[in-house]
Order: sequence, then C-alpha cells, then structure tokens
Amino acid sequence: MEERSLNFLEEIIENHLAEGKYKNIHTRFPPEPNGYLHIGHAASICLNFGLAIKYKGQCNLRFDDTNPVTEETEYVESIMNDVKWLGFNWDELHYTSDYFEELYGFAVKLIEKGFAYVDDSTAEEMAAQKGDINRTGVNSIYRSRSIDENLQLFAEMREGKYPDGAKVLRAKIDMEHPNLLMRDPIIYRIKHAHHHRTGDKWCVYPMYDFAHGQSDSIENITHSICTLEFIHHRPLYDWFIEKLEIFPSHQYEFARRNLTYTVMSKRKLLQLVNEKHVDGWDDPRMPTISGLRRRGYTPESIRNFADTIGIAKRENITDVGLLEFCVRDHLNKIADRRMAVLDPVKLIITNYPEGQTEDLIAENNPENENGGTRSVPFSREIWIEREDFMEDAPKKFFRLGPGLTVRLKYAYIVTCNDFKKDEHGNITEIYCSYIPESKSGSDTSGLKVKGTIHWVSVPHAKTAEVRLYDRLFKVENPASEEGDFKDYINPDSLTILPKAYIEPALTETNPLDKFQFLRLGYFTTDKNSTSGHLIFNKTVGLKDSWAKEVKKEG
RNA sequence: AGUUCCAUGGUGUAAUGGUAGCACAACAGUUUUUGGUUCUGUUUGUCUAGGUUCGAAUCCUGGUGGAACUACCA
Repeated sequence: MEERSLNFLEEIIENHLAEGKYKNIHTRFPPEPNGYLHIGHAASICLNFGLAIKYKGQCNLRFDDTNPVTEETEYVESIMNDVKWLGFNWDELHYTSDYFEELYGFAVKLIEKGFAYVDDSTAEEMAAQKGDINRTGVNSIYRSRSIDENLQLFAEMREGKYPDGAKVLRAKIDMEHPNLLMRDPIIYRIKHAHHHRTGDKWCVYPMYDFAHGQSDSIENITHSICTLEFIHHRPLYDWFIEKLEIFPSHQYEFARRNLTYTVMSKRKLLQLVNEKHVDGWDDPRMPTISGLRRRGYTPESIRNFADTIGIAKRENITDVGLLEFCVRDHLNKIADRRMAVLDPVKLIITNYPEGQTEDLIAENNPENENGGTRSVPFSREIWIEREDFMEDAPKKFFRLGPGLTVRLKYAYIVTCNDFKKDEHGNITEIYCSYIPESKSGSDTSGLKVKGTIHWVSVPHAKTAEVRLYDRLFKVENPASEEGDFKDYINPDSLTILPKAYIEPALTETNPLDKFQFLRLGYFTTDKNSTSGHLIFNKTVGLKDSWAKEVKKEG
C-alpha cells in the first residue's frame, strides 16, 4: 500500500488532531434541494465523507433548505439516492428547516445584544446604501431603532403582519467595511411561501449566512468545507458565531471542480432541462450523478476520479478524458463481453454448409478468470460492421477487403473472395470462404492473422435500440465563451440507432447492467429497456488507436 | 479601483529549505483470437525580477497574470 501525500485539508485536520484541538472530526455535505447533484458535488461528497471515514469521524447530510420558492421534495429524494449510490452513509440526516425555531431565537438574541435591526428600506434603497467595491456604504435611517422596537417589529414580521419585501432583519456590523458582505447583511426576509417541509408555518426565512454557520454549530461540525466562492463569507460566518457565543465551527474553502465540454452550475443545468435541450436531469449526456449513472458509470469509477483529481485551491478544469479513463479502467475489469453490430453489412461464408449452425464457446471477460463462458450461435450468414470492410484497403488495414483474411472472434478464419454493391456504390454483401481447421480453441490451421472482427449470426440475431452519446458542448469551457452558453451545445450529442443486431445472450439483461460490446465500447442497459424493446446506452468507447492512425494519415 | 484568494509539463495533482515526482493525454515499442487490456520506454513544467541561504517550487519583497466579491439565492 503506497503512502499518498496529504491534501491541504488533510494536513489541517491532522494538525488539529495532533494538537488535540479536536478529539474527532465532524464534517457535513450541505446541498440545497433545488436541483440534482452533479459530478462536482460528487467530488465534494467524496471529500466530506471520505475525510470522516479516513479520520474515523462523522459526516452529516444536511439539506440547506432556507429558500422555499426553489426547493422541492423531488430534489431531496434524488440527492439522498445519489449519495447512497455513490457508496456513502451519513451519520445524521438534518434539514436546516428543522432549526428554524432555533435560528429565530438566535436572531432575537442578536437583536437583544444590539447586533441586529429591522430595516424598512426597499431593495433598491438598500442596494444604493450599500455602496460598491470602490465606494463605502452609508447607514440606513432605520439603523438606530431601539432594541425594543426591533424586537416588536421582528415578532410582527414572523406573525405575518407585513407583505413580502416590506421589512428585513439586518445584522448591524459596519457599512464601511471593505468586505461588502459585512455591510449590514440581511439575515431574515419575509416570504409568504409554502415550504416543502414546514408548510405554511413560517413567513420569515433566514438567509444563507444566518443559517449555514449556525446549523454547522448546532451539529458541532468541526470542519465546514465549502467552495472558494464562499471565502468572502468567512468573516461573517465567524462574526455570527462569535456574537451568538455558540460552538465555533470553522469554514475551509477549496476550488470547485470543473470538467471540459460541460457546464457545472445547477442554474445552467436546470435551463438545459427546462428548455428540453436534454431529456431530464438524468439524461446520459448530463454531468449529473443520475445522468452518469444512466450513462453506465459506476460509483467506483466516480470515487476513483474524485480521488485522482484531488483537491486544491486553484482554478481548474479537468479533462473529461480522465473521467472516461476512470470508467474504462473499472468497466474493463467487471463488464462482460458481448457482440453487437451497430452498422451491419451481410457476410456470407460460401463454403459453410447451408442450414448448419454451431454453438461456439465465448469467454465472458478475459480480465476475469472466473468470469465464465457463454454460447454464441454461428452460421453461414453473419452481420459484420460496415467499418470492417474496405474495397481499397490501405496496407495497415487489418480487416476485410478483397483478398484479405481475418479471424471471426471465437470462430473461424475467413478470407474475402468477392462482394456486391448496389447502384449507389454501397456494399451490400461480402463473400468469404472459411478454413474449417481454424476453429477457435481447436485451431490446427497454423495460420496467423493480424485482425479479428466481431459479428452476429443473421438467423440468430436479436435487435436492440442503441444510443450513442457525444459531448454535450462543442467547446471546452462553454461557461467562459462569449454569449449564451447554450449557443455551444453540440447538435450531434445524441445518435439513436433504432435497430442494431445483438447476440442472443444480450437479451438477458436488466437496467444498469454493464457490457463491453466487443471492439466498440462499454454499454449499459437503459432504465426504459424492456425484454420486448431493448435499449442500450453507450457509456464510453474503447481506446481506438486505428481511428487515431486514420486521422494522422488524413 | 478596493478587498480576498490563487500561480508547478497540454490537463489534474505532489514535493512542507536538500535529486521537481505521480496520473491522464501524446509519442515509440511489447504482448494479445478485442487496433481493447498488459508491460516497457520517451517528450513536455516551477509566471517574472530581486533578496535571504551552503542550498529556494518552497521563505521575503516588487511586478505580471488569473479568479472571486457589489442577490430580500445558496
């Protein structure tokens, strides 16, 4: 077992443990239930849960549900499902909404200590008072209200005496602070909205800054890990904890993970879903965890990816090729091999007896000696991949063409003698002769051939719908391009093949089963696949050094 | 412009004052009844200028470049 170096958070934690600052650590994963989790969240989940596991601490799942207008139960369920699927178990399950009464009490305490006031200013007035990066802010005329008056007004806000936007509760900090967040931030606002858990009990809701850190504190979170954009919130985070005199959780920030050829913000992903650019949150082209799952990714491959990219504080955009490497690496070990022909052309073995069939033995996975075998039917007529034949083959083309010889995987060596074309010049039939002594497993022909191709027996072939996916965007970083990110959507990201030929063994499958279609790539059975209408999603192609060769020549 | 953060091959990440390493990608070869897998090798990097030091990717100073912050979102 190789000793891996520590990332900066592990270093901090090990120091804390060594100093005795904490006896054990407690982290949390705090999603807002307003969308589905994506691969960036997966990295955060692996980080928070992984740290708890590594240092024998705890990790909570907490729904940060303080904005009733964007949050829904559907999202809560999908998030719990995704976390579990990734392989993690939370120690405690919480909702910020469970703390609403306590948070309200914290706000009252702040008012009583003279650290908060009710402000009647409009949003526009407050924005104007706030100043900006270059100008300091000015105090609101409501800033000097008495404690009693503030207490009274805040109680009335809770009672529902005022409409949305009429009043807010603000922390009284410093309108000249260089950090805009410290210029008397709003901590409670009025929203007469139905909450997915508390219903209509509340019409005032705490803001993120007055909920997150307090919830961390209530749960005795020792290391509250978030992304870099919250770094400016840390002084506020600390200020509230100090003024409230509650358990001092601390916030640590790391750089969010980005991936090439996709977008990674819930807002943008929601747009793709709402505007039907994709078929829902779990569309296999989406970088969501549910999308990756439907695409055929395994939890192991995602965890390994998270581990490989590591964490740091610098801006980054990871090549999606690394994610693909991780899933190939895992699927190569666990996926059974099957044969499927996606773009078929008929091959007839002229010297093979008509009407004869043979059951050939095929190993399920050469990487797994206990993987077993299956039977594959063979006959005089087979489907092969159109790509595997060239009328004028270049020297290094180790497939079929006039006079060329290949092995049919698990079967015989065949040589092409002739072929037929239609009026458009498309190959319609290929004629070969086979060598009876070359049968796989009992080959006495003594022949060595360079190429081996896959095939499906025509009379035995079953059919399936196969969906091929390409990257969702045409550019590496759509979010950083000029204009609307949706202008960069790849119009060819989905190709549906309604009728591919598959070997009979492939009909015995359930959603999420993983296969390697020999020489083509990894495929998984779609959630909507039935025995009457099989559907396979392409997870990722195999490495294709021939395609690379062709590209170089071209 | 103010504040804060960041800067190591094409990408991601190590080296915590002492040989710049690992993974992906790329390239060459090996093995192979998958042009897959395996295995071997190669190319490519410390933003810049000073300073401290026997010695600096690391510490200090200046510069340059990038990012974040100006929602009754989180």
